[in-house]
Amino acid sequence: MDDVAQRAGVSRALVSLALRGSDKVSDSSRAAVRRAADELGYRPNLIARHLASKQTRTFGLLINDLHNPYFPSVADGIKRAADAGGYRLLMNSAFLNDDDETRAIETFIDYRVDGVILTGSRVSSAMIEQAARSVPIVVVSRPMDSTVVDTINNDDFMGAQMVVEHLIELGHRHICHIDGGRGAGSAQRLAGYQATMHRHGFAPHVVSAAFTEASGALAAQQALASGRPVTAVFAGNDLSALGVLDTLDDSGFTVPDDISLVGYDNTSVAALRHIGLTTVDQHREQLGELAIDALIDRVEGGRTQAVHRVIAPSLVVRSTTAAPRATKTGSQWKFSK
Amino acid sequence: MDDVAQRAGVSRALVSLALRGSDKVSDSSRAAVRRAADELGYRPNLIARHLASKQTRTFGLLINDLHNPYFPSVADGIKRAADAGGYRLLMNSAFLNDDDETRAIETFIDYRVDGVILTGSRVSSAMIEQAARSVPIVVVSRPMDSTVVDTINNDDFMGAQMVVEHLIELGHRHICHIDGGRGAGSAQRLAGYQATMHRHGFAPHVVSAAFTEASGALAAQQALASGRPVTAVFAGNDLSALGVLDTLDDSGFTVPDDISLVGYDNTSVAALRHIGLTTVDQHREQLGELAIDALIDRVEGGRTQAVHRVIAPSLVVRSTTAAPRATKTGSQWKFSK
DNA sequence: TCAACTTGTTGAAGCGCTCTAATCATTGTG
DNA sequence: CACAATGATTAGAGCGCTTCAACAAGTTGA
Repeated sequence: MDDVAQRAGVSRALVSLALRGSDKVSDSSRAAVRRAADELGYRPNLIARHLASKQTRTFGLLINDLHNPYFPSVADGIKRAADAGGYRLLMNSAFLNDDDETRAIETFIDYRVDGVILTGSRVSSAMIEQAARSVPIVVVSRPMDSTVVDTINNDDFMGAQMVVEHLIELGHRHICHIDGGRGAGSAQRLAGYQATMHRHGFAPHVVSAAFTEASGALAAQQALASGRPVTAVFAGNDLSALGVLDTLDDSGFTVPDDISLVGYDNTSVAALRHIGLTTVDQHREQLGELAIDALIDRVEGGRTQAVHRVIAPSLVVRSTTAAPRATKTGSQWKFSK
Repeated sequence: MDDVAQRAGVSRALVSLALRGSDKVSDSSRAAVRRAADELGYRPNLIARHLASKQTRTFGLLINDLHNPYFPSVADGIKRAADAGGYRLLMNSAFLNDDDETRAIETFIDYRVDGVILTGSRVSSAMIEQAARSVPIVVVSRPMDSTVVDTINNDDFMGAQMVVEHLIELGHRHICHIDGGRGAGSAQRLAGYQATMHRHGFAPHVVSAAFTEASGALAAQQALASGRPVTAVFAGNDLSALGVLDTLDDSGFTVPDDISLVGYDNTSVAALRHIGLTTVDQHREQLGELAIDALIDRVEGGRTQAVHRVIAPSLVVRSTTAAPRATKTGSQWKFSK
């Protein structure tokens, strides 16, 4: 920096001002500084800059599981909004490990980022609230009833409701729900399913599982073995729906002719034409954008009260849902095979 | 830090030493410092530390496209090796945009990371070599003939060879290759395919495409429309194989009964049982580990000469490959629909 | 013409840490 | 018992930047 100042014939302070585009620098000195910097290939040291200015204009984005196709779209929205707001992004992954997640959050804090976005977080709320004392935090896709951290979620209750309404409209009444256990949003999805079934006077049929392919497959086996009639399955998320699909294949059921299938999340896998899963789109990019908005509102707008935003999802109908056989043929449904 | 020093009754310098685990600190003062730091909830400011120490023990990991299921496994390997070597990781994504990629690399440099790993990089070699003047860089899964940056790749030629040998062994001779265009490693895969076909005296049949589902689907249509017999398709990567699968479905062909299909990369989608794609595993975690090793070897071992490592891939046989109908029935193969 | 502003520029302090060299205790040696 | 050697501790400079108060030079208005 000294070299640049000398070459441009100005002071170090002016180099700093000129390079950051301050309006109290004359055009001539600005040009001189720019030229000198170019000639010397000078790039300001971000570390020193951040130390001196006490602000980084950087947000930390924590993606819990890189393998889960749910997150990239959220990240896209976050990236776009961060760009628009003039913030840099630093990412980290927790590699599905709670300790790693804690460490990643601490790293962000130690780097003094201006805000942190947690997506798919699994550590305890207490841990998150504790971290929120050092830096503004917004949690995406994990409902949390906190007064210190912001949350951005889709309306899982409504999404489940849309799924069930869709299936009922097609003529289904024996709709089985594969619950997502402690997966994010699964409690609300279950509640939405149950409420809608009740409202229509149908008996809920719930099998519990988790948000993975394997547990979906297992749950489907249980559902089939239960002896209860099933013409449609509403899986907790796309991954578990994929597992259900495997079991149905193996058991000789055709989708959607024998059994209809719906997932949740509208991941890229669901969209593959070979799969064509009917599912619920959470509008993940929008979730991401709202997360950045919330952060900027705290950092620049000075908001200190927590905000909890919930957006409406939408149903994406593909080729795994159709009217049940009973309706098509007019004959009585019969549990066979 | 001053507060901690005061509370522990020692100097600031000793706090620094104690917290970093220096062996020239007495057990008693170390304990005192630890306690004081705990009580005050003190966390060292990484920015200041890095500024003062001129080293960050952090590597930057650039993932070009978060949506591509290829990268997470590479990242897993990188993460594990970085942990083992005592290095922190900072990630960034280029969101498939060349400008973003350049900026992300610059961010890493400005943050003075000790090394950078580029996966799926798409910017020009010149740009990469230019950046390599500021920081050690290793490029994963992109063959580059450089004297300044290290590269880690799987042996695409060998992988393609294994695929073709597998298909020939099953009895195929009309094997069509969907080329990956300027996708990473595609040239070598094509070469491996052609060499192996020639060696066995079969005529190559190449249709060009890219590493996406859509272009794979289109290429498959062209292959079918060409009038040349096709009993097996070797797609440039898994994504394009998925596209081929769609086209085959649509055209009424059964996989693998009518046509066998092979991909490349062994992504998670290929492993889905509903898809069960035969493919080539690049051992991506190992690629990641080697990348970190290369970086550490430069940073700590002082190596300055570029290293180019190539590892052997392996074939993963699933349910999309089988003997061609002709072989099964003993009758002459006939192109039909 | 002179005080009162503007505008552009600068010197120096300071961000929170590390690191070198110097200092202070302690112990061992001839 | 002086002196070297060893171990533990500390003062203070410095990392590369920002920022703030101070200042010079030009402009304005009465």
